[in-house]
This record gives sequence, C-alpha cells and structure tokens, in this order.
Amino acid sequence: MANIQHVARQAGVSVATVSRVLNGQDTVSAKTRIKVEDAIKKLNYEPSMLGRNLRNSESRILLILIPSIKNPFYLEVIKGIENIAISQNYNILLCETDSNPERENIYFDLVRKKMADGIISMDPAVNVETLKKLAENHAIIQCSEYAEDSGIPYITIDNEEASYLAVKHLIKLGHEKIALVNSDEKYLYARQRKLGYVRALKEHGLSMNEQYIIHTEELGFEQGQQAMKKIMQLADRPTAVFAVSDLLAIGALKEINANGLHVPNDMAVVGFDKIDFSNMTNPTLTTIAQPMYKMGTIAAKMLINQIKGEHVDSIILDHELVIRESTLG
Amino acid sequence: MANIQHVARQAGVSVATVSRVLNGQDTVSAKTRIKVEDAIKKLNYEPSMLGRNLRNSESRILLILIPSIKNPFYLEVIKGIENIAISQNYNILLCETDSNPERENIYFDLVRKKMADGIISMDPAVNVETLKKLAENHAIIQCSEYAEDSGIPYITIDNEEASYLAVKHLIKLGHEKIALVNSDEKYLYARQRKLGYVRALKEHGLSMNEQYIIHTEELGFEQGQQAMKKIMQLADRPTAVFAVSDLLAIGALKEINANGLHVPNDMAVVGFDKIDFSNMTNPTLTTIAQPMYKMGTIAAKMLINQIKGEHVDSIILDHELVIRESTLG
DNA sequence: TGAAGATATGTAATCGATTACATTTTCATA
DNA sequence: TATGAAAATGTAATCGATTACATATCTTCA
Repeated sequence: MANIQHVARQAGVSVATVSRVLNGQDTVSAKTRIKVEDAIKKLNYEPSMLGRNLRNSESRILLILIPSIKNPFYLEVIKGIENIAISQNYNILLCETDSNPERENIYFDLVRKKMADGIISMDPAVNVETLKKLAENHAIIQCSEYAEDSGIPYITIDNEEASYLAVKHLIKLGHEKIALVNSDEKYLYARQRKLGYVRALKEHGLSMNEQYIIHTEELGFEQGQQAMKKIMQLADRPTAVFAVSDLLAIGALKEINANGLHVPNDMAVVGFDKIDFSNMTNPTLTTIAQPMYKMGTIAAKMLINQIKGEHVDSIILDHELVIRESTLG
Repeated sequence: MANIQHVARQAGVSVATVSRVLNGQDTVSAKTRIKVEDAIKKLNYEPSMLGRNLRNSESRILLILIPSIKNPFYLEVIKGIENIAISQNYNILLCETDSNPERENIYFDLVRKKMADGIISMDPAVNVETLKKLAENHAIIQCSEYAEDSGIPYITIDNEEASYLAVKHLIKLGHEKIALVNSDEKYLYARQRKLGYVRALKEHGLSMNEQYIIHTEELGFEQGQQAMKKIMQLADRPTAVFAVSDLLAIGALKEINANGLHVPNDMAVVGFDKIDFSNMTNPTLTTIAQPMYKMGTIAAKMLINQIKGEHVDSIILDHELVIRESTLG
C-alpha cells in the first residue's frame, strides 16, 4: 500500500509538500497542490494514522468506562458522547468493566500506553484511588457517578433532589408506606438518593421503616423482581415503591403483576432514568428523566477541552419527574 | 514521560534489550532482565502503543458496525465479541451508523487509514459495494446480516427456517389469519423471514393476504405500535402477529393492550431475538432465540483469524422457538 | 535591472517502538 | 589454554507521518 514517500515521488515533490497538502496548509501553490492530489488519487493513497498518531503523540481515541452495556441509560449518554467525538475527529472505545477491577485495569492501561487520549468514567464501581492517580497525567471526566473529593471534573444531576422529588410525588398522592429499592450504598448515587428519600419522608412527618429499604447488587430486571418479592412478604406491606433505576422498577412491576396486584391501585411504582422501555410497560412507568444525551455531549466536550489543556468545571444538570400510569392509574 | 531510550540508559543496556524484556523474549539473561525491570519500575515506564503499532503496522483495534446501539440484540453480540477481543489483546471500536452512509464512510476510513485492523459488520444498511471493495485489502466479517454473493465470510442463523418455525407455531395453535410485521425488504433478513412466513402458510394450505404484511422503516417500539395500529384497522382482522424483532413485537403488544384487546386470546404475538425485555412484558413474549453471545464470540474469532491471514468459512448457527404467554395464555 | 521581501518547496530530525544482523561474551571441550 | 558454538547484547534501519529550519523561486518596486 502506498505511503507518503510514494506519493511524493509520484508527484515529483518532497514528503513535506505532500504532508502540507494533506493537512490543508495554504503555503502550497495551486499547481503543486493539483500534482499532489493527482498522485494521491492515482496511487489510491490513504494517510496512515499510525504514523501520524506517533508523530503527534495522540491516538484520537476516547475511552468510555461503563459498568454494563445492558443498562439503556448508558446508551443514550454514549450517543451524545459519540456525536461530539465524531464531529471533533475522535473515536470512542467502549469499555464495559462488569465492575470487575481486572477489566478496569486493562482499560486504564490503554490510557497509560497512549492508546487513548482520555477517559469518561461512568462506572460507579471504579477504583477512585487509581482514577485519581491516573488523573495526574491524563484527561479524565466523571459522568453521572463521581467521587466528590477527587478533584476530577464531573457532570451529573442532583441525585438527592431528584429522589426527593420522586418520593414527594408519592406522598402527595397519599402514600405513607413507601419502599425504596436502592443499589449498594457504597455508591455515591445510592447514598444521595437515599438521602432524598429520607428527607421527603421527614419533611412530611412520615417515619422511616428500615424494612422498607431493600438493597440490590446490580441494576437489572432480576434484581427488581427479587426486591419486590421481599417487599411483598412484609407484614405491613408498603403501598408504593421507588426504585433507583427503571430496570429495577420494571422488574418490580412484573413481580407485582405476577402476584395479581394492581398498579397503581394496590402498589404505585416510580423508577429512575426514563429509559425507552419505561413507556412500553403495562402500566407505563412514572420515572425521573435525566438529560442523558445532553449529559453525553457535555461530558465529551469537557473531556476534549481537558485534552487540549484547558481547565474545565464540573456541571450539574436538571432532572424532571415524568408522571405516568404507574402512579396515576 | 519515560520512553524506551530512558529505560535503556537507566538500566545501562541498549533499547533492543529493553524491547526484548518487554516482549518476554528468552534470550535475555536473568541478570539484565532484572536490571531492566528495575529501571522500568523506577521510571514508571509504560511502553507506548503508538510506537509499537506503527512499527508492527497494526492497531489492535476491531471495528464493529451496527445500525443502532438501541437494539439490545446487538448488545449481547457485542459482549461476545468484546470478550474474545480482550482475551486476544484487541479492543473494539463501536460504530453506530444510524444507517447513514456518511457515518459509515467515516468508520470505513478508520480501516483505510490503519486505525483499525478489521471490521465486523452487523449493519443491514451497509453499502455492499463499498464493503466488497474494502474486503479486497482488509479483514471483514459479516455478522447476522450479510450479502450472499459478496465472498465475505459471514456468521448468521437460518432466518427463513426460524421464521417458518415461528409462523408454524401460530398455525398449530389454530391461527389462520396471521399478520407479518416485517422491516424493509431491501434487507436480506427481511426477505428471508418473509419467505419462511410464506412457506409456513402455503404448507398448511393457508392463503396469503397482502394486507396482513406491514413494513416498517426501523426496528423500534414506535414502529411496532404504528404497524399494529394499521393492523387493528383491517376489516378482516388477523388473530395473530409475527414481528421480525422483539422491539416491534413489544410496541405491537402495547398497542393491542391500549385497544383493550387481550393477548393472546384476541391476538397472539410472536417476536424475534429474545432480548431480555421480552420476558418483562405483560404478557411475556413468545420469540425466536438467537445465540447472540455465541455469535459474537465466533465472529470475533473469525475476524482475528482473518487478520492473521488464515482462511475462514461462513457459519450458520442454530435458533430456537421460546414459547411464552403471548401465544399460550 | 537588481535587491528585498514574500512565497513555495525541500532536507532531515523526530515521535517510540521492533528486529535483522553484527558483535561480544560465556562456556564446554579438546 | 585455545577454540568454536551457543548465548547475550548492541547497532542501526525501519514503520509513516509532521515540522523546524534551510533554501529556492517569484514579485515588486526603486
């Protein structure tokens, strides 16, 4: 396959000139530019990014760290990232850690080895210490989930406030016994969402029942079903459930249906994320909408700016309660 | 940041020796190996893949072309690809074309420019001519969707047979008026699945009603709903629907529910792919299971073998009918 | 016409690894 | 101890681009 030397020879110019044409520099005369372009066409030449990248010490690849590709929440964010990336001539390497530190390390190595120019971390299970160390020498943005004191810029929503909003909605509807299906509280977002839940209860004079709080290992349909099973068995059964993920909420919904109970009359359900599925369930799911796509675009812009050496500030985006059948009948 | 020269100097050896240690060659004495390893540790050295890749004329990146990241079918396949890739020291670049030729071309360019070592194409809307031309100089595997006469190896299932199986199942249940929600027949899989549908009808002496065949632009919930709306309006309404994607089937399900009809008593539904969500709907969805994960692993192995210069043969995997509530009550 | 300045082009170093080939060191054996 | 083979290490070319700096060519105007 042809390289820049061949093109130079074919066009009767030096490689420098070819490179100038390639990069659209304006110091090339029209005549030589045409000669070079002809040679390029004739030889079917495509510049190698391997050479260019080495010379420029960049890979033009952005790494996206997610726990699981199966949660549609991430997909919408990724779409946002991707569109910005493409428009700026970057490409994205999607890295699914499965919350497995070994996997994570393989991907971190890509940055260390210059195979990627920066990281957007969306993995709540990420090793914060490693991330901090990496951030000393590399561009990193935290998206959605973040470590507060890490000094690494992040973009997210106000999880506590969103959760508060969801629970308040249920309280306003008259519910007094509200279950919380949360994920492991080792994750910041889980702690924040619990805080919102607690605050809403307190503010409306409702007492908190520890039995009403269920923790799940992962965010999935299965886990939602399991959690709901536990809730169903409670002596003093709640009349509403707030799940911190639509996936959990949909699993819960299925379990409630399986028990012959009616949603929302017997049990109201609120989810989180507003994934596409949440509007396909029967009944449709009340949920908290996050601006996922926007979050992705901004995260990408932040990262690219950071790669350029600019300073970037953390950002908190708005959320919204979307009321549908699972709380309104 | 340290490079191989620095390490060599620090260890008092040549770069060749450092490189040998790096690549685990056994011609290095234990003594020097330790010296070099110490130097590496001391300097916090990480070999740059940019240098290595240029020298080796490889990027160790595999490109995966999918139409939309939103269809969970692809996700499971991708998981399979990813696991094999990682185990063989490759990484995957996920490329969502949105069936947009411009996007597609951006991604093809990555291969032309040596930024990727090969392609797994899963996009039915791919430009076959371009793909064929690319295949002359680059490693390419077609996964799930393929062009028959392209000469490019593929891995897929027997779409016609799978479709036949689905429709036969409905016929056996006594249905005689069966609608087909298909995607655009410019795609091979759509034509194949229609063939299976037609064959099942014919074989059981049922006449084909063109009105019962609906085509959709894309595979999504929306399109499924729209298709079902049309079916609902038919004078002689079918009693069953076979949709060529779970997404379409789930959209249809929603529309049927919205019309106050009962599934499967008033209208039976069969989908295709067995995505996770198909078991969460109410009622759960009868569907054709494809071995998605396995398909991914094999596709990745095929591609890597092809990159190595080996000859690879096309493969057809088994499918399976999964009977659930949407046809059985 | 010729000198200064502007414009166009070329030369060669560079990015950071790998590796063919050359050279040195080690070691067993005569 | 000398010798030759085997083992260890080094030298320098190479992958394919970019770019600082040097040089050549072209304009312009006194």
